[in-house]
Amino acid sequence: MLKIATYNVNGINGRLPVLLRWLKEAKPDIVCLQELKAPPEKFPATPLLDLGYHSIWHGQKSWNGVAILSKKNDLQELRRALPGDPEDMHSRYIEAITNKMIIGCLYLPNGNPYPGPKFEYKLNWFKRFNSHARKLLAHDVPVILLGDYNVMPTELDVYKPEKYVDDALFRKEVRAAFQRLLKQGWTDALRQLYPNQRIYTFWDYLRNAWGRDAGLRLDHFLLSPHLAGTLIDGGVDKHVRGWEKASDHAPVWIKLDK
DNA sequence: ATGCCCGGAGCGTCCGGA
Repeated sequence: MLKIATYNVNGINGRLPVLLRWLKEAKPDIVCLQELKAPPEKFPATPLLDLGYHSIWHGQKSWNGVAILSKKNDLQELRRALPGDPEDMHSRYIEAITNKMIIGCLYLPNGNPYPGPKFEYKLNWFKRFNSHARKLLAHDVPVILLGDYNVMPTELDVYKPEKYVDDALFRKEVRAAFQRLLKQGWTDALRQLYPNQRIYTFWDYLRNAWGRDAGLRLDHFLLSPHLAGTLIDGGVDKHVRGWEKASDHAPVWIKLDK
């Protein structure tokens, strides 16, 4: 059994006590982190290694930043940027092999405000991501693309959909891009396990969103066809959002029969 | 329509986030 998780930490150094507490409790085998908000030299590799996690990371000062952690000391980095735009300096993607699977860890752009250049950047990034995903499927190996997609795929994934129709996380162009991705042959793991449930992975710091359970489902696991049949469990560690000094996202996990 | 809360940078008060 392999337990794989994704967690947008919103600042890895400010969040380190919470991250370590959750890792000790949840004991995932593989973890993808987003929004490190730290330059490469400030990534806390040592305390993570003390807990038994090897890591690779793609950091950047102040913003973005992604990392892959694995209990197994076999991380083989494949890339640390999405192909298709050499001008794109954001640290939003890192990809590696561990446990004989390709793990793609992503932090898709937020895209607000809509309309505007940030929204166009998001659509463009999504397009590049989808063509990379298609190439990964063609390799015919087990792949998981997981992380913060900054998309609520359907109305079930939003506490109040009508408020979000012109939001960059829910605009029809963005939902359409996510649907095109799924149509390549990927399985949305949490939705596969719970077809009709409201599932949230993010609660804004503003307006007492957590207290009102005004959540969004933004963090997703996309499984290649090889892995879809091995999915045995999954969930959101919602209680972590209620801890002191919590991120605005909660950790999400799946278990594979491997 | 706006502010509400956060982390980071850096030391006053922005910006970006979703």
